[in-house]
Amino acid sequence: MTVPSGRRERKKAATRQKIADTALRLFLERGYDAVGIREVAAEADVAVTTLFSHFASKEALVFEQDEDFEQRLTQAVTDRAPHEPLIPALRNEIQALVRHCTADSAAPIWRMIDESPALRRYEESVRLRHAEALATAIAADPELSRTATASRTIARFVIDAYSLAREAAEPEAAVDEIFWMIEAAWEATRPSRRT
Amino acid sequence: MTVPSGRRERKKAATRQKIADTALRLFLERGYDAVGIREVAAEADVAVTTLFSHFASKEALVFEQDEDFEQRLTQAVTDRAPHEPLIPALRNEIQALVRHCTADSAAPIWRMIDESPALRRYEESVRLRHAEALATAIAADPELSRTATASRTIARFVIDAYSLAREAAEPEAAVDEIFWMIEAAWEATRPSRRT
DNA sequence: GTTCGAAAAGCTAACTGTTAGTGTTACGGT
DNA sequence: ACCGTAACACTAACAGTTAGCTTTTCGAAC
Repeated sequence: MTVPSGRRERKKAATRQKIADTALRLFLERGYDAVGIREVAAEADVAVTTLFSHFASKEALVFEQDEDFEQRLTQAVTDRAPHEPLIPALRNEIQALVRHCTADSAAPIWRMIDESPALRRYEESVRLRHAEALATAIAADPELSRTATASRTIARFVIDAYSLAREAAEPEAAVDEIFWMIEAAWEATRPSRRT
Repeated sequence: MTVPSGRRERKKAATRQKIADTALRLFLERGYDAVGIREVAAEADVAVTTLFSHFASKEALVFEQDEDFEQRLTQAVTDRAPHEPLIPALRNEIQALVRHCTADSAAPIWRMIDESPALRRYEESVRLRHAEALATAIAADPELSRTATASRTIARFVIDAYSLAREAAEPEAAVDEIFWMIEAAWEATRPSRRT
């Protein structure tokens, strides 16, 4: 393999970034639905087929960095200090992500997403992927020996918390309120429950 | 208005049903992706535009009766006997729905759905709608005075239960396990919590 | 029974996201 | 210097969806 590092990768990354930047700019200027793929490609000075070799769909142009999101979540589980409880760690991470998404600078993007059914639906499917990745991380932690169903369930609940809090009137308070519920649900799955 | 009851409504319903039946038959025979809209319309002997005046999208053809689902859920909340607790009522309803979906007769349909990313994503968005309807029903019940966030959260959790259980190895046991968690989360939102 | 408004269905022709097929260029490793 | 291949380009098409407009079919008021 010899690590293909070099000009090639840089150029590829630059092309990808240029496409994403151009797309986001056009979408924000004139609306997601009002801008076609052919137009984005022309403005970014690439062929339509090139655009689709970097992004699987038009919606994916908007959620360009969703993999960072996923990684931060799973790392919140795997990078915990020994014996550090799971739920508070996830709460802190979700709190940070919610703050990031509800910041003023991100407002136009989320308004655009909320206004387009296609983008909303795409985001839902992205969330499901994240929930599955999180479930895998939780199930893999030997300190927390829970059933597969319990792991998947808590992962869903945590992703729900993110989604619900983002739409709430007071996002940060909503995170706390929902995590209070999640904490209770998690405690109910303790394997050493007796009587 | 004088209630436009009569032949007109019957014919419209018949056309809709014929389209849905034809579509489902073709999809099951040859695969969802392998059958085009124009083909469904031709086989049902209607124009493509007529098809789209009855169904908003190709995917909607498969989830023809999702409104029944939504109604059963909200009725499980609104039609409870006085003082009947919420969560067990919802658990029974979800249990029934899961049994219905995992029955052998429904297996081919769900296999088709699982195999098509487009259908999976569409189902996710349908679930979100159901969760919102359920949240509204819960928030409207004067016996359960919870915050808007708590209502929405529990509604999401309940829909998650349905979705997770359907995919689990033992669906009915999974419903019970997840509802044990939901019960705990719900108890944590009691408004009269003291100390 | 005739007539009239409106709902339902139809047809044509497009537009838009997406992909297959096929070259062409520019790197990276040898 | 050479070769393999990854990145990009071009054309043309397919599939879902919609706009615009005409025709048919009821329902009801006259």
